[in-house]
Amino acid sequence: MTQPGRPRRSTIADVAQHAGVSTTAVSKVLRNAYGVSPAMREKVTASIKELGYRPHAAARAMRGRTFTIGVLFPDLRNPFFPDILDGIDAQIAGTEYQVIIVRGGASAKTESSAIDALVDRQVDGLLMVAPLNTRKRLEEVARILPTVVLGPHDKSAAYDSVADDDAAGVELVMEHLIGLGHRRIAHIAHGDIGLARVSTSLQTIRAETYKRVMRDHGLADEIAIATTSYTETGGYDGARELLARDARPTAIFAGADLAAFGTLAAVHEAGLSVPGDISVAGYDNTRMAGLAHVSLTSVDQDGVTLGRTVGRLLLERIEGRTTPVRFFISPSLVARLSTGPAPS
Amino acid sequence: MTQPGRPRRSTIADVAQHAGVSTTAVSKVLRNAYGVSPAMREKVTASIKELGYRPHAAARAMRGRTFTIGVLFPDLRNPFFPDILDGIDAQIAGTEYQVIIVRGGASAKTESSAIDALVDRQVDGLLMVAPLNTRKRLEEVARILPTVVLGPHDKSAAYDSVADDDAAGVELVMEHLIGLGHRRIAHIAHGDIGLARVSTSLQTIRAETYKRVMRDHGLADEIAIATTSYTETGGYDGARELLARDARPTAIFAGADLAAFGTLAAVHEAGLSVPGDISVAGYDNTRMAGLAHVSLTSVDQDGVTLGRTVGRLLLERIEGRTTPVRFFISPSLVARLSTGPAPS
DNA sequence: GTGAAAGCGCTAACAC
DNA sequence: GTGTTAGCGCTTTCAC
Repeated sequence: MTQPGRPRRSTIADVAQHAGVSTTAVSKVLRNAYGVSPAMREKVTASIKELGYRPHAAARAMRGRTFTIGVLFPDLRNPFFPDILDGIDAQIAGTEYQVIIVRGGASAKTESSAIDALVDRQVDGLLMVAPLNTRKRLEEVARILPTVVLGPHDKSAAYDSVADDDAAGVELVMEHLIGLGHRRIAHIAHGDIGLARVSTSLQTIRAETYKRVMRDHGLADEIAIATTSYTETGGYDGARELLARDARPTAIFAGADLAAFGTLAAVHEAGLSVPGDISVAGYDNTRMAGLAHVSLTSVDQDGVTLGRTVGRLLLERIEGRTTPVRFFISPSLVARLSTGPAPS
Repeated sequence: MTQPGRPRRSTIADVAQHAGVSTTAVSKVLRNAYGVSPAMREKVTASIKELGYRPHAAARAMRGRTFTIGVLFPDLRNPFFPDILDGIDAQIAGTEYQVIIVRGGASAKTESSAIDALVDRQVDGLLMVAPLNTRKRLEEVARILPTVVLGPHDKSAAYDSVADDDAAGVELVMEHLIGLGHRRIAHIAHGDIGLARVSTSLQTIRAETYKRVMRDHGLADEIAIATTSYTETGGYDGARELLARDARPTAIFAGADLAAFGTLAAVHEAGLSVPGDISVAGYDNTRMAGLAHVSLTSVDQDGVTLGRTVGRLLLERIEGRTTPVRFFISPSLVARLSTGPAPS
C-alpha cells in the first residue's frame, strides 16, 4: 500500500524538535489552548510553516476531535442538495472543520451502514438529510455524537431538527392550482422504501397535506396519487400512470422538481400541452426550474439558508450544547408558466 | 463534545476478553490474516457479533489502513457525477471499503485544501475527478497515496488515468452538425479558473477539438467561443453572448449538458426555435437530456463504466500495483430533436 | 508557562 | 497457532 519513495510526513515531534520546545507546547499552539507565551507561539508557528506540518487527523481522533463533519445524503442527484452544502460551507468557513459526504442509498439498511461508516471515522458532528432510518436509530447515533437532522418533521430530545414547512409549501401549490380552477389535481409521491419513518418524512407530509387540502376543498373524490420516487424516472412513470386513468387530471403536482421534469416529459410525449391541457408544479425550485424553456412553477425552500442553519446548530452542539433545537423555515411559491387556468 | 450518557464503544480488548483470547488473535481475525485456527476464528466472530464490535477507523489508521476511498469532485451539481459513484460502488461492493466524497470547489486553491483534507484523513486511495490542480501537485499527492485521476488526458508515472476520449466525442457532435449543413457553429467552453492544467483538462480538449474540426472543414472564420462555465448559468450567459453577435450561429455546441440547458433557455428567451433556428447539442448525456420535452442531442460517455474502471484501478493500486495504467473510453453520439438541418 | 509521560485502539514484530 | 509487547501521532493530566 505504501508508495515507494513515500516521503515521511512530519509530526508534532518534528515540529517540537525544530522549534526547540516540547510536543506539549506544539499541541497547545495547534489547539489555541491556554498557557503559551507569545514568544513560544511564534516560534512554533514558524516551525510549523517551515516544515509544512499538518496534523494527522487519525492521531487526533484517538484523543480529541477530528475536525470533520459528516453529511449524509440519500443520493446526489437532487440538485437541491448542493445548495445545502453551500450553506454549510458558508457557515463553517474560517473554522478548521472539513465536510465529508456519504451517500445513504435507497434503503434504510444501506443508509444505516453509511451512518456507521461516519461514526467509525469519528466525525465530530453528523448531519443527516432526509434520512430513511427510524427515529430510534437516529437517536442511537445522536447519543454517540452531535447530530442534526434535516428534512423529517421530527422532534427528538437527542438531536436538532431543521425542516422546511412542507405542509405550508404544499398548501401554497394547492391553493395556487385550485385558484386557477383545477379540481382534478393529481400528486406524484415518493415511496418510503425502508418504510421506517412513514409519518414524519417530508415525502409523507407532502402527500398527506395534498390529500388534506383536497378534502378541505371538497375534492376528496378527485384525489389521485402515483407513488414512485422523487426522480426523473419516477416522475415520468408516475405521470404516465396518472394520464392513463379514466378521469385525466388537469394538474399534476410532483413532490419534487426532479419528478416534475419527468412529468413534463410524459405529458409532452402524450401530445398534451403545458399548461393548456395540464398544469405541472414541482417542489425545491431548482435552477433548472427557473430556466425559460422549462419555467416550472415550484416551491422555494432556500437550501442555502437551511444549510447555514444546520451548520450553525452542528457547531453549537460540537461546542457542547445538549438542549435540542428545532427550526422550521417557511417556503414560498414561485409561479411560472407551467401552471395556468384549468381547461374549461 | 462528548454527549452525556455516551455509551463506551467496545474495543478489540473487550472482544479479546469476552472470547478469552489475545487482542492479536482478534486483530488477525478482523484482517483475515494468516495463522488463526477455525475454532479461534469462530469464537472471536461470535464475540464480535455479541458485543456489536466495529473497528475504530482512527486507531486502524495509525498502523494500517482506514478502508476508506476518498473521491474529489469539483462540485456536485453535474448530474453526471452520481453515475461515476454508482460505478465505483458497484466495483467495491463486497469489500470493506467505504467511499467518502469532498467538493473541490471552483478554484485550484480550494481544491488543493480539499485534497489535503483527504490526505490528512488517511484515505487508502484517492480519486480525483476533473481536478484543477497542476500535474505536479497531483503527482505530489500520488506519491503519498494510491491515486487515480479521472478526466484530464494526463499521462503520469505516479497515478492512473481514466478519461473519456473527449476529442472523439467532440468530433462526433461536430460531424453531426456539419453533416446537417451547419457552418456557423459556436461553442460554449468552461474557463479554467485555476489556469493550472490548461492543456490537458477535458474542457480544454473539448474546446481545442472544436476549433480543430472547424478549421479542418474550412470553417476557421466561423469559430466562435463563449468561455463561461459548465453550468446552467454559464450556458445561459454564453448563449446570450453568442446570440448577440453579428453573425448569429445556427448551432451551439455546449461542452456539457448543464450548459446546454442554459443555452436552450437563452435561445427560447430570444424567441428562436430549436432546432428550426438554432440547433443545440451538449455533452454527458444526462438523464435530463433524454426527457421528451428536452430531447437534447448529447455525447454519452457511460459514467458507470468510467466509475467501475476507476474503482478497479484504485483497488489494484491499494493492493500494491505501482505501474501506471491509462484508460480511454469511447463516447457515442445520441442524436435527438434539439439538432436539425441548418436553416437555409 | 513549560515539559515529561501516560494512553487512546489498533497492528505487526517477535517470542513462545 | 497463539500471546506479549512496542509503538503509530496526538492530547492531556500533572509535576515543576
